[in-house]
Amino acid sequence: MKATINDVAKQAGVSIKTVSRVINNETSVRQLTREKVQLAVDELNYQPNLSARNLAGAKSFSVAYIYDNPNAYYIIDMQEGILSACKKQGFELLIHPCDAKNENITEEVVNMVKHARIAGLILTPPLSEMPEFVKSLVDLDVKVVRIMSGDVAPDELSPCVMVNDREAAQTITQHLIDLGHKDIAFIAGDAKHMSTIERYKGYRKALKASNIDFNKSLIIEGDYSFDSGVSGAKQLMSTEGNNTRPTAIFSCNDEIAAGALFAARLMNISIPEQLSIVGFENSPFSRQTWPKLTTADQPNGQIAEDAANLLLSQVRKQKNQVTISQYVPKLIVRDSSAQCN
Amino acid sequence: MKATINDVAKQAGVSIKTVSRVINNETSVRQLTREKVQLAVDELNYQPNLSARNLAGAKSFSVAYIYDNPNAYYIIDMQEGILSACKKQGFELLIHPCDAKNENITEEVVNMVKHARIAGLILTPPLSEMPEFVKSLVDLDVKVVRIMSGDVAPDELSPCVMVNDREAAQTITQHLIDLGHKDIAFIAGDAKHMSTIERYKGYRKALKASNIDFNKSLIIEGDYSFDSGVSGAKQLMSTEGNNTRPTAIFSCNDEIAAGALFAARLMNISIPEQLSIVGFENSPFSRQTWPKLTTADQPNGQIAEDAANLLLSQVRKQKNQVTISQYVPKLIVRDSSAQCN
DNA sequence: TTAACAATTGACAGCGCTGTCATTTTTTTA
DNA sequence: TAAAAAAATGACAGCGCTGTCAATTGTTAA
Repeated sequence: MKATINDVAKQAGVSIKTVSRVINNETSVRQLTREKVQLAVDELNYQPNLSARNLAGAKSFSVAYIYDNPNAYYIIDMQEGILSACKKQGFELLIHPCDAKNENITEEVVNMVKHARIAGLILTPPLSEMPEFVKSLVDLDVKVVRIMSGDVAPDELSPCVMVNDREAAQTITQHLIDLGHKDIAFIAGDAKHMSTIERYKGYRKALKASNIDFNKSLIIEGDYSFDSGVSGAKQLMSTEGNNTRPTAIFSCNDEIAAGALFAARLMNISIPEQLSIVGFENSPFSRQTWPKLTTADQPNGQIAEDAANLLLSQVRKQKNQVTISQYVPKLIVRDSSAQCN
Repeated sequence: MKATINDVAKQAGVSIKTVSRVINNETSVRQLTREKVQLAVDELNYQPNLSARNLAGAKSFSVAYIYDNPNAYYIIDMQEGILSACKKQGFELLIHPCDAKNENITEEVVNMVKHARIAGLILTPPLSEMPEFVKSLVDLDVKVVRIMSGDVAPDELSPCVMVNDREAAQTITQHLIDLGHKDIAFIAGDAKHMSTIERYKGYRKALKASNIDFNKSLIIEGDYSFDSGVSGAKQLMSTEGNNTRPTAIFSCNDEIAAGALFAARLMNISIPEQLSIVGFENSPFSRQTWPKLTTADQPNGQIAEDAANLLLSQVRKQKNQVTISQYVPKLIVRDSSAQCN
C-alpha cells in the first residue's frame, strides 16, 4: 500500500519529524541525514498526503484558479499551465469559475478562500483588473498573483505577470506600416478591458513613430466578438459617406478579425490583395479562416505556469521572489496581410 | 473562526459522533436529534472539513475529471457542470488533463487515483471510449461514470450517460429531407470516434426511412476539423469528375460545417440558396458564421451535472441508482439550410 | 411488569502529518 | 579540556473527522 511518513522514517532510521523536515526543505538537518531520508523517500516512492498536510499544518497546500470565462481556449490553456506547476510542487489546484458581473462575487470568493483554507490565488482578466476585488482578497491571509495586460504592475497589491499587449500591438501595426499601409483601421475590443486599451496605445504609438496622421474615423468600437468584427468592417469599408477607406484593419482579437474577414468577403473585397486584416491572440480561429490570419501569439500555458510558480514561491515563503515577469506576444505573419498597393 | 464538528456538537448538546452521523446522513439517529443537530449546523454555518474527512474516513470525498482536450468549449462546459454538482454535494473535484494517445496513460491515471485516494472518475470521449483503459480503472476500487455517444451502454463496466447522436443525426437529416433534399452529402469526423459512427448511422437511417438511395460518393472522410470541411466541400462541389453534386451537406460537427461554408463561398456557391449546410454541436462557431448554422445542440453542462450526480450517488452508496440517462441533441434550425430547388 | 431485544448515542483511537518544545549531539569558546 | 552555545533530532500533542465498539435508552414480547 501507499507509503506514509512512518514508513520512510523507519526505513531511514530517523524520526518522522526529521522526514517532515526533509520533505519540507527545512534547515537544521545535517546533509548526511538529509540524503539518507531522501534515499528512503525515493525507494518507497513516498508522496506526502495532502489531506494530512492541510489538516495538520498551519499552512495550506491548496491554491485556486478563479476565472470568469471570456474564452474557453484561454481558460483551458491557463488552467493546464497552472496545473502543471502545481503538480510539480505538490500543490492541489481548486478550480473556481465565477461571474465577474455578479455583485456578490467578492463575498463568494472570500468565503471559498476561507472555507477551503486556500493559500494562494491566480487571477486572470477580467477578474485581475478589478482593484476592489483584488484588494479584498489580498486583505485576507492569501497570496495573490495576477495576470494582466501592461508593461508594469499597476499597483503594489500583488505580484503580477504582465503581458505587454502594447508593445505587441505596436509591432503588429508596424508590420502593416512596413507593408506600405497608411490608412490602418482599428476595431477595438471591450473598452473596459485593459488589453483593449493597451492594444490601442500600441497602435497609436506605431502610427506616431512613423509620422502617420491619426484618423479618428478609422477607429471602431467593438467588443471582442465576431459580430463586432463583421459590423465594424462593414462600416469601415462602406462606400457611402465620406470616410476614408482603410487599406488595413487591426482587429483587437482573432474573432473580430474573423468577422472582418467575413464582412470583406460579403463585400467582395479580396484579402489580402485589397485589404489586409490582422488579428491578435493566435486563437484556433486564426487558423480556421481563409486566408489564415496574421496575428500575435502569447504563450498562455507558459504564462500560467510562470504565474503559478510565482504564487507557489510566495506561498512557501521562499525568498520574496519579486521577479515580475513580462511577456510580449509575438507577431505571426500568415496570409491575411500583404503589401499595400 | 470556522466552526468545527466540536462546535456543532456543543451547540446541539450531543457528541461529535452524532453530528457526524447527521451530516453523513446515516441511519440510527432519532428524528428529534437530527433536527437539533441540523439547527446547530445551520446556525453555525458549519461545513465539514474535506481534508479531515479524507484523512479520517475509509471513503474519500474527491472525484476527478479526466479529460483529453478535443475541444476547449466542450471541456469547459463539462468541467463546470461537474463542478456544480460536486459543490452541491460537498465533494472536491480534481482536474486531470491527459493525452489519450500516450501509451502510459493507464498507468498515469491509475497512479493518480491511488495517490490522491479518488473515489470516482468522470470520463468523456475519447477516454470514455477506450475499453482497456476503462477496465483498468474499474478494476481499482474506484467508481466510474462515462459520457458516451450511443443509445445504450456498450458494456457493463460502468454506468454511462448516453448522448444519442444517432437519433439527433437522423432528425437533422430528416430536416434536410423535409426541405426537399435528396442528394445529401456526409462529411465525417474522426472515424475512431463513436460520435462519428453514430451520426453516420443516423444519417443512413434517415435516408432509408425516406427511401432515398444511398450514394457512396457523397460520403467524405474527415476529422472534425475546419480544414477537412473545406477540402470535403471542395471535393463534393467540384464540377470535374462525374460525381453527383449534393444539394445539402451534413457536416459531422460545426467546425467542418464552417469549413464547408467557407469552401462554398470560395466557389461562389451561395448558402443556403444553392446548397444547404448543417453542422452538429451548436458550438460558438455555429453562430459566428454567415449564414448562421443549422445544427444540433446538446446541453453539455447538464449532461455533465447529471453524470456527476450519478457518480456521487455511486460513491455514497446511496441506492444503486441504475438510472442511465440519455440525451438527444436537439435540432436548431438557423439560416444555413433551406428548401431545395 | 420485566426480561430480552433493538435503536440510539457516545467514548475513544487513530488517519498522516506539522508545530512545539525538550533532548541529544556537535561545535565553539574560554 | 570543560563549559557554553549552537545545531540537529526526537517525543508527543493535536488538526477535524470517521470507524469501532461499548454504554445507554427505548421498545417489544412474555
